[in-house]
Amino acid sequence: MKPVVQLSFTEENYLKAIFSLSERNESFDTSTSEIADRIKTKPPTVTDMLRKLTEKKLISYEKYKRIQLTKAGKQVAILIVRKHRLWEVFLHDKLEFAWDEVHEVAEQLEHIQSEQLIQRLEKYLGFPQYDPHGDPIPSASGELNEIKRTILSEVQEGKACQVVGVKDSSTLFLQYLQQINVGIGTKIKVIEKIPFDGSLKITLKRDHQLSVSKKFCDNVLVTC
Amino acid sequence: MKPVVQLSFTEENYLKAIFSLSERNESFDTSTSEIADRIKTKPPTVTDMLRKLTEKKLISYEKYKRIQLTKAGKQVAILIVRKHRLWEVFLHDKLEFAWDEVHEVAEQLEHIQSEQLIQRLEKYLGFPQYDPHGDPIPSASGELNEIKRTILSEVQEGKACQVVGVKDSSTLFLQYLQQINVGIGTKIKVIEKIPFDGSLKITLKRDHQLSVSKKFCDNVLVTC
DNA sequence: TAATAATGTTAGATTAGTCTAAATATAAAG
DNA sequence: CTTTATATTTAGACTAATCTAACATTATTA
Repeated sequence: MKPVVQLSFTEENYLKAIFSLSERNESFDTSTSEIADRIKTKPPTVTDMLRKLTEKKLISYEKYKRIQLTKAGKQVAILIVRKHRLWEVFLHDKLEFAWDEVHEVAEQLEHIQSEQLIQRLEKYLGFPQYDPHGDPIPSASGELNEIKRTILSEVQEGKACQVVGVKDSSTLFLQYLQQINVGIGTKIKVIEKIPFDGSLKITLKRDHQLSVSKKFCDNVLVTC
Repeated sequence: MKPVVQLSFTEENYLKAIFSLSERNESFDTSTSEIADRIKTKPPTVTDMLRKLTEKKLISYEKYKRIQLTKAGKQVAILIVRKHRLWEVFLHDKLEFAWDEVHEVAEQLEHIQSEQLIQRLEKYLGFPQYDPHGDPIPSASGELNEIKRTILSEVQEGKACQVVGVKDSSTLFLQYLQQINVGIGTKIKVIEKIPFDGSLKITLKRDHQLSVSKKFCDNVLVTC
């Protein structure tokens, strides 16, 4: 199950980039320049690395063609995502970092090599299913337990849902959420949709009713 | 207060090695081959790095002479030690790693760059003064709060002391400690010293009396 | 104190990751 | 279906960290 070879930080970062870029389209592939943009490097550097990753059978790639992860490569990438998200939960829940402060540090922590560390961390955190942005945390075996998430704006009138994350993680937005007492796990029922401006009347915790803007609803991720 | 330049993992490791090696003698210096041994690298590699660290004014060094940290270099080294030991406390106290399992992972974690992370971690851990091996944790400003530690064998008859660490951190020894209920913070009173074999009669928690070997007493660090 | 041993440095090579400039292949547009 | 634009790769160079083999200096000891 564990990756056969020890990968460098750099290689891990490429795999993670390729993973998240390929998730964005139907064919699950990406290109040299997209990767270069993401990693903040130049295309020739990427080409070199692509050759190396092909050698290691972590991607499938032929020159001038688009790039896909192999099964092994995807496995590695998902495990990095797992580590990243678990660390984000730690930083947020335990060290009280704000939602928008966790990413940068998790970016470093995700490369720490120790099976045991991650297993124990996960246990310590109480086997969380989602990171502070509401993104799902893959299992130790690399399964990504994707759930169908939508934005609050798309929930039908009369339906109830539960907050699983946010799209915008600016301080302003997060502060507003805190103020109206909305966080991960909050149950929301959509009472009425106002077609004029797309705003919603919602209730929290069955009694408390309030009105929120379209912009708000576009940035709250929920599951029904 | 914070180091002006960003150092690589490798540079940090050299500074840490030079620090701990120079602490071992009166003149606070060390040599090329001692460093090579410690870092598990070859002397020529060390020579190159020494030149680089001299350039950056982190060590004072002339060729063929012995090596000392500058004030700046010592500051950096101590901050790495601080991070290392705080992480050790985290791994031991929170993630329930055994005393002898924490080192390797802390070795990686110590290089994570984030002032904030360390400050918050320290707070979260309750501002610990010592790591799981009883070594003192330097303050954020880099002060190493050294206390006078001795081995249990050197405590006088009739005197009481407190366990602050161990010299031997083998699993066998740690298991034995656990079995007789001795850990960091345990108060021990020396009742009698047997000159014949150097063994001690001691009491734990005033009532419970027991006898321990010289080997045991040589490996328990205490403060009086 | 001169010979020998131990320690340290130079020289030159290697690998990983990066770059710029030039060449080549694919895609887009007329 | 050519031409032009865009994307990608090759070539060649650079830095950091490492190595081995050869050379130089310092320390030891006979």
